Amino acid sequence: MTQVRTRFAPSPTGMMHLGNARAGLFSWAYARHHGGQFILRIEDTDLERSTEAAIKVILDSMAWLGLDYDEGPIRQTARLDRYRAVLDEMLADGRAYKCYASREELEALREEQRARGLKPRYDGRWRPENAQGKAIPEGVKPVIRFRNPDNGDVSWTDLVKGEISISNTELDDLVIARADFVPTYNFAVVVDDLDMAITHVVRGDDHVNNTPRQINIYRALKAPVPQFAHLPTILGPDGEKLSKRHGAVSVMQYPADGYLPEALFNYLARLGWSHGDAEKFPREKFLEWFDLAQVSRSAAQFDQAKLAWLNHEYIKEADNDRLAGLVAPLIEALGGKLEGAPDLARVVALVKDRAHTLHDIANAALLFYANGKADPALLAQHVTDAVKPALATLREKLGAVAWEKPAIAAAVKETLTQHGLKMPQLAMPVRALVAGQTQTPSLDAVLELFGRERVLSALGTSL
RNA sequence: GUCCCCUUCGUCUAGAGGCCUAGGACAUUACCCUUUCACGGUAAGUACGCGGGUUCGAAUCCCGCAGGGGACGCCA
Repeated sequence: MTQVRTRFAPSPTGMMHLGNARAGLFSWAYARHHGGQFILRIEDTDLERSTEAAIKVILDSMAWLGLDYDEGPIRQTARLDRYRAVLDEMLADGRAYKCYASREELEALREEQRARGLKPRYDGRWRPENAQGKAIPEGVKPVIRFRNPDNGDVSWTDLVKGEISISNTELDDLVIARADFVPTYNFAVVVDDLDMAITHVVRGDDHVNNTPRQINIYRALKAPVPQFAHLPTILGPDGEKLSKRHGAVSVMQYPADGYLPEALFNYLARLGWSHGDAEKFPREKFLEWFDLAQVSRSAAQFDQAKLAWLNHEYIKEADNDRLAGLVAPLIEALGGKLEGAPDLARVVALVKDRAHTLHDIANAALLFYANGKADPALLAQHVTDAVKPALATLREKLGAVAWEKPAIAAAVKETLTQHGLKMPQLAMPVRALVAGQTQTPSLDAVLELFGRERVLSALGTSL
């Protein structure tokens, strides 16, 4: 069997959302699983709507998710000469022809067909045999249409959906080049996939209906038809299709929201694909297991909560220095000051188990980097006259003890016994005094990280 | 409207005729742990869209219906 070659071919006309990313991920994974090649192609033939900014977002998103490509990015606009050459060949022998019907004329035709309950289709009025002797209208720049076969069926075995068959009578002569000679999607995609020797076209299932038209073009070009795999749609959290105004979020929003790339990668991989009961798996396992046959055939709804759970799982096992680097700017954005404060990697190690996003880590870590001044009401509530003697005892013990968690814990315990108190009775006021809040990780760990100097001085203010 | 595709717990899914009184995960609820908030642990509830077949036996095969999605552009 020849080398597997797949591609991801987004159009830079909007944002790169999860649906696009998932299509890229599966296409990439299929190539990698088979030791093949993966090509990135930018479908920018829609000159009106394509933007450089959108191309950058595509490249950034792929880099963040770790989807590497062997060739590209190849822009369709760089290949216009090639499309024109193919167009000329097809025009020369009647596989394609010029159509002078105006947009208004076509719109009227569609209206009329719809009114009669028919599927709107071009009626072939400028096919060579129908155009005999017909006057070419003044000032109309023609489009080029593909001469679709009139009879028979087009069928293929979709690697995800199975057998699909459509009658040629359902199809019409589609426009393959606009009046300005720029090819349309259905034509450019065929020429490209052909020239780039794509063996497996893995894409969203909104293209299922385009596939028979494309197969007809492959045949007209006497070219081998690749295998097709149509991935089910990803729906938003509300079950609606992802779209700009309906909850579609750019892939690059996820790093901004504090998600790790391995978490989104894993989530996307598992959405609409499964390998037995496997839920959490590294990319190596995914590449080893991935197969189109396990892709589900129905649309899948995005679930924020499950992504958050995976992110939590990956945060727990992530390297502390790496997390510290990611979280540092977030803490500063919250007004925290990193200089002269406890080492961030150690703080991260203490708080990351409870975090679902990097922002959760930043918020939990902030107490070590804020000014630590407690609300007077909070102090009044916890630092009562009844506990002050105990606080004094604790301060004295902590002044003498080795500054390590076990010794600090022992000092706390002794103080408790000595004053006949329960843990919360002492821990709460200490937290309020030292950290400025009563919700913190375990007391001994917090005190250790704050350092003796800060702890003694904070306890001193209460006496 | 016409054509194409899809349909298992709230969500993602396992399931390819008997292993299914339908399994896992997230979420939910309860309990446990506990030094607050969490984390963690244990447990529970919840699903084969509907109707007909085929078969000794159907979530699994066939037909119909309903619902959902997609396409019908000089967008991709």
